[in-house]
Amino acid sequence: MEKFNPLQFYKCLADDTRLKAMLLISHQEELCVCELVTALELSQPKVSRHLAQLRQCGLLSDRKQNQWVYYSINKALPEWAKNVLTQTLTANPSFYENDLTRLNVMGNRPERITSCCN
Amino acid sequence: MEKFNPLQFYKCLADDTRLKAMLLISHQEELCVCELVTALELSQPKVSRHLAQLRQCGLLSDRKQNQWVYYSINKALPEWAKNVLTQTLTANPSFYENDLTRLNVMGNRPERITSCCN
DNA sequence: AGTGAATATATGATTTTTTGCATGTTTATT
DNA sequence: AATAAACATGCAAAAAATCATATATTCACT
Repeated sequence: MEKFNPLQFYKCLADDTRLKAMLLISHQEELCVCELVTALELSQPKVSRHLAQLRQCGLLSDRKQNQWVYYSINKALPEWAKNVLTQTLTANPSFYENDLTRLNVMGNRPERITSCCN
Repeated sequence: MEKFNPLQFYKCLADDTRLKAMLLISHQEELCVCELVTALELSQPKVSRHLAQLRQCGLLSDRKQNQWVYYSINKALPEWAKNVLTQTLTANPSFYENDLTRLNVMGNRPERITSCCN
């Protein structure tokens, strides 16, 4: 990841899909694309594209397991940026509560098989 | 100010002019338009326009004194948003240092005549 | 090998945002 | 009352971001 710059960071958060995805992933540790598609009620290509952007900008990491790709907050994110996300998450539950509900109601969620040494 | 929503907040911060203006104003307590024009090296209409947007969205307040209009961080801003700004300000000094230098070097800055009961 | 699910990407169209320029308003100064 | 400085705004052009749709890739399973 090149130099992390605050403007790029905020541009990433300045879109409904991306902001909600970031908050949901923060809340849930990690989520795969199909879970986000369900939670956000959006098309798969749309979600995938925004996630790719968040990864390219260094906000998210991804890991592949079987047929799923799981996205999580990039651990290398600067502390200040992590704090910004945490503040936003805890102060605005109503912003993403509906998405969270759909996620919790979702059937057939892929099982995480976190190996001992992932 | 209607309901303050995080998406709108981040959209406001997702522009170079607006983000720098917010950080400079945070740093300096308050600044007038002509000071920001000098610091940012941008046209007056452009700066004025972005400041108006930040005020309309509830991020800034303005007060008029003589011929100058001073902008400052809106005191009614939610705590989490104030924290976001503070974190960004202290963690990214290099993002706005050049602008700050131009401001400090600027001659003929309007004098604040803060009355006892402003 | 063939099928289907999960994900990614390319492309062209559309929408949103930003900008430049001109002009208007207000206030101070001469 | 004329001029100048500081600021705001209307409008059209330009630039940027987003979107829907179609297609490609990868993996699991039969």
